[in-house]
Amino acid sequence: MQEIPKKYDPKTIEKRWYSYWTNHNLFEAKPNPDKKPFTIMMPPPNVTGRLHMGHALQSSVQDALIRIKRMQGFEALWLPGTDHAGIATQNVVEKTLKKEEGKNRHDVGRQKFVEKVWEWKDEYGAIIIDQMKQLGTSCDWGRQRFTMDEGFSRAVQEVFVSLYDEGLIYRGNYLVNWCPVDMTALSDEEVDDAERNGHLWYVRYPIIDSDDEYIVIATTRPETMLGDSAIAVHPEDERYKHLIGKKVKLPLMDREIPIVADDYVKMEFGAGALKITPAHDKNDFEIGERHNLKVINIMNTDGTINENGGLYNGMDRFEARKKIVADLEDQGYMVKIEDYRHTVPISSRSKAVIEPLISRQWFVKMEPLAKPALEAARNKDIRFYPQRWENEYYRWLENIRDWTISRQLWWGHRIPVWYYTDEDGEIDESRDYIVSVDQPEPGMIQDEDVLDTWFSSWLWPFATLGWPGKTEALDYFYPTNVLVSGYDILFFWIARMIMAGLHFTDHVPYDDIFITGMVKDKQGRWMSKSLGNGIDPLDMIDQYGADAVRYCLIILCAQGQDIKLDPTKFEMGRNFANKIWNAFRFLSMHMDSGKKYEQNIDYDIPGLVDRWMITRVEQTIKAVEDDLSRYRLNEALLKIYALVWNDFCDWYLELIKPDEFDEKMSDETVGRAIFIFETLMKLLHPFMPFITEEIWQRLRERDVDDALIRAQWPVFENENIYKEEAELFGTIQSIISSIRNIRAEMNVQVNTEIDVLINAADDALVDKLSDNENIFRKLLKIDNFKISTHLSRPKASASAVVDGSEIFVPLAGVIDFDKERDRIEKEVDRLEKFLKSINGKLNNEKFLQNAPESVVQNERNKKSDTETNLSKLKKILADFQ
RNA sequence: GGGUCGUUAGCUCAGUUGGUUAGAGUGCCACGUUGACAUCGUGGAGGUCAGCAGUUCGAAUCUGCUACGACCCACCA
Repeated sequence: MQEIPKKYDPKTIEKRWYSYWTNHNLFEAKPNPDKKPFTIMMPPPNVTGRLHMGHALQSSVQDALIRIKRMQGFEALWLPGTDHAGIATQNVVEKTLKKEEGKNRHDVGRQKFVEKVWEWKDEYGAIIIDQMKQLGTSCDWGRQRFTMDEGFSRAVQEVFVSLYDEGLIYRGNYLVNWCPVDMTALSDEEVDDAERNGHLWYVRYPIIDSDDEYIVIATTRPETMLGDSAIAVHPEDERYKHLIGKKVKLPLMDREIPIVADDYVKMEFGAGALKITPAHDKNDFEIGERHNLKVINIMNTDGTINENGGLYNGMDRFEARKKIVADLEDQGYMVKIEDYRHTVPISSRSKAVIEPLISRQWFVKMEPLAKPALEAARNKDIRFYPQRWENEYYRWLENIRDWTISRQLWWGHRIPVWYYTDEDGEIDESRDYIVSVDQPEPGMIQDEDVLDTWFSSWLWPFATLGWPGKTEALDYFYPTNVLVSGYDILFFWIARMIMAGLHFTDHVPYDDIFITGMVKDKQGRWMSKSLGNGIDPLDMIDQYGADAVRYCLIILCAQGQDIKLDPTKFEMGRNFANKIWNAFRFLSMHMDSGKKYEQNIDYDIPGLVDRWMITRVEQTIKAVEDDLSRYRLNEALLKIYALVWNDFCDWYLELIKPDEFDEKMSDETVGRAIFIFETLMKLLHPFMPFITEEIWQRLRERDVDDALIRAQWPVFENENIYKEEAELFGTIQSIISSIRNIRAEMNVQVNTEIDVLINAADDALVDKLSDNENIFRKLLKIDNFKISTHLSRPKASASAVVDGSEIFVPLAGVIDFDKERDRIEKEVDRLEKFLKSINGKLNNEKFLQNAPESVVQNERNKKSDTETNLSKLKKILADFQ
C-alpha cells in the first residue's frame, strides 16, 4: 500500500481520479436494455464563458444527482455541451478584433468574420469545459454537443421550416426592440429596465388658424417629435375638448398634425396632452392605428436621425435631443423643464438604451405553442422544485407575446429563407421568397439575418440526442428526467424548451425542474465584473479543493433561496475533507496491508457500539433517500456530514480506539470499521467525489471496475434495526456528556481520574450500563465506577440526573459548593418551566380531546420523565452539602 | 400598478404535512496538544422565530394587515 500523506492534498488527488474515471470511460452512458435510463439536463454554458459560481453551483448539484443515479444502477447520462451565444460571442470576437487589428467586423467582411469566430470558438470554447472538469463533473464527454455543430444546425433550420409551414412563423413590419449599439432586433426578454434621471420637457404646439392658442405636451424624448403625427387628448378633457379635430403646427418641422381624442391619454399626467409618434413608441403605434395616423420613421439603425428628421438628419439621437431642446428654447416653444426619474428600456447585452423601431423581422406565433406547455404543468406532467416557479411560468405563458427571432448579426444560424435576385444581384422583392433548409434554386440568395440564440437552445434536450433523426440514444434517453437551472432563464429557455419538446416530440422534455437560487455576493448583490465582487470558482478550487467547493455550494443551496456567498465559507468544506482524511488515516494505522478484510459485514453483529452505529447509518440512508426525492440536497448532505463527523468520528472511532496508543485494533474491529466507513464514503461520494474515491481505493485492493463512482448506493433496510441498543447508547451518551460537563464546570483537569457513581433508574438499566462500563472508562478518566439502584449521594459530590438515573461524581476538596448549587438550581428551574408548559397542555380538556393520542401520550411521557428527574434533583438540592 | 420571495443566535443561514426542550456553520468564553485530526477535541454562553391581529386544544410553521429588504412582470408620456 502506498504511503499515506499526513496532509490531504486535493490537487494531485483530484487530477489523478479525474483521469482515472475518464480513462476507464466511467462517465459513459449508452442505451442498455437491462438498465433504466436517467438523463439530466443543464443549460449549456456560453462558449464565451468562463466558469462562474452559478455554473459551479449548478454543476455541483447536477453531478451529485447524476452520481447518485449512477450508483443506484441507472444508465445515467449527463450530456455536456456549449451554446454559441449569438450576440455575446460576436461582441467578444469583435472586441478582440478591434484591439488586435483595429478593425470592426464590417472591415473584414461577413465570411472572414464568421471564420474568425469559429477559430475563436475552437481556441477558447473548451475553456469552460476544462473548468467544469476541474470541478469533477461526470459528463459523458464523448457526446459533447455545440448548438452550431452540423447536426444541430440542421435541426434548427428544419424546425424553422416546419414552423413556417404550419403558419407559426411569419415575417412582418412591426415595432420591435432595437439596439442601436449591436444594431439588431431583440426579443422582449432581452430587454431590461434601468432607472435614469431624466427630464420632462413641456413643449407648446401652436394651434393652426387660431391666434396665440397652443397646446402643451410633455415628453421625455423630445427628439421623437420629429416623427410626431398627431396630438392626443382625452375625449372628456374639458380643457381640450374644443380643440379636437383642429390641427397644430409641429415646431421645428413646420408640419401640420391633427389633434385626436383617445381614452388612453391620462388627463392628470404631465400636461394632459400626448404627442403621438407611431414609429417610435409602442402605445403611440397602437393609437396611430386607431386613428389612421402616418408612421414616420425618423431614425437609422445606428441610432442617428434619418432624412425624415429635417435639419437633424445625421445627428446621433442624444445629440439631436440636446439640439432640439436648445432650438425649442430659442424659438420659444419650451414651456418648462422638470427633473424626472423614470425607467428606460436597455439591452441586457449592450446596456444601450433600446429604441422601439419599425422593422421587418421574423416572428414565432407563440400562443399555439404555449397552450400545451401550460397544460403540461397543470397536469403535473412537469413538476417544479420549488413549486412556486410554476406560478411564474403560468403568468408568462398566459400573457405570452410573439417572439422576435431574427437578429441582424453574423454569428448564428442563418435564417433558411431564400430570395430571387434581380439583374443587379439584389433581392427581387416582387417575387415570393422560399423557405427551405437547402438552396432551392441556383442563384437564389439566403436571408442575411440569423436566428436568436434561444431558437436553437430550445431544442437542446432532443436535438443533442440526434433529433430529428430517429436514433437509439433519443429513443432510450428521451424524454429526460430532470432539468437543473437557475430562474434567470425560466422564460428564455425553460419554458420555450417545454413548448418545443411538446410540439416536436409530443413529450415534455423532462419530468422535474429543479430551480436553484442564484449565487450573490456577501451583501446579496449580483456578482459582476463591474462591481468586481465576483468569486472565481477556480481560485476557490485552487485554494480549498474541488470537494470543498462542491460541499460548500450544496450545503448552502437551500431550496428556493439565493446564496449569499462569503469565500471563507469554503473553509467548511476544506475542514470536513480534512476530518475525513484523518479518520481514514486513523483506520489505516490499524490496517494490515496484506490482509483481506471481510467485504460484507453481517449486520447481526454483537457490540452495542456497532449496533448503534449501524442504526445511525440506516436512519441516515432513509432520511437521505427522502430528502433526495424532493431535491433537498442540502438537507441530505447535512445529515451525511453529521453522520460522518459527529457519530462516526466523535463517538464510533473514539470507542473502537485501543486503550494503549501502541496497541492495534483487532481484525474484526478494523473490518467492521472499514465496512461502515465504506458505506459513509458511498453516501458522500456524489457530493465529494475525489476524496471519497481516493479513500475507497486505499481501503482495499480494488479491481478497475470496483471504483467508488460505480459502486452500489447503500440500500435502506430498517432504521429501527437495533432500536433498543440505539436508545441505550443515547442514554450513555447523555450520561457521558453530563459527566464531562461536571468536569468542565468544576475545573477538574483532564488527566485527573474521577470516581463515578450511577444510581440507575431501574435494575434492568444497572445491568445494561454495567455491561458497557468500558464505554464510560474509554471516554472519561474514571477510577472507581459503581452502578446500582441503591446508591446514596456521597458528600461533596457533583450530581446530575439523566433519564431518571442519578450520577454522582465525588469531588472532595475540589468542588465549589456555590457553583454546584447554582448549577443544579439552574437545571431545576429549567425543568420546572418545562414541566409547567407540559402541565398546561395536559390540564387542558380541549387538548386531551382534540390532539391525536400519540401526541397526548408523548406529553404524558415527558411529564413523568421530567417529574422523576426533577424530584431527584430537588432531593439532591435539599440534602446539599 | 400587479405579483413573488425574504425577515429565526453577534454573523451567514437550515427548520418537509401545525405537536422538537427551535438547530447548523462561523464568531465568542473556558479548558485541552507527541497519541487520526488545532483545518482539532471537550464543555459553555447566546433566540419574545420582524411587529400586530386572527384561526386552532396547540403557530417559527396557516390567514390577514403593517414595517423593512430583494426580485419578477407591466408601465404614465
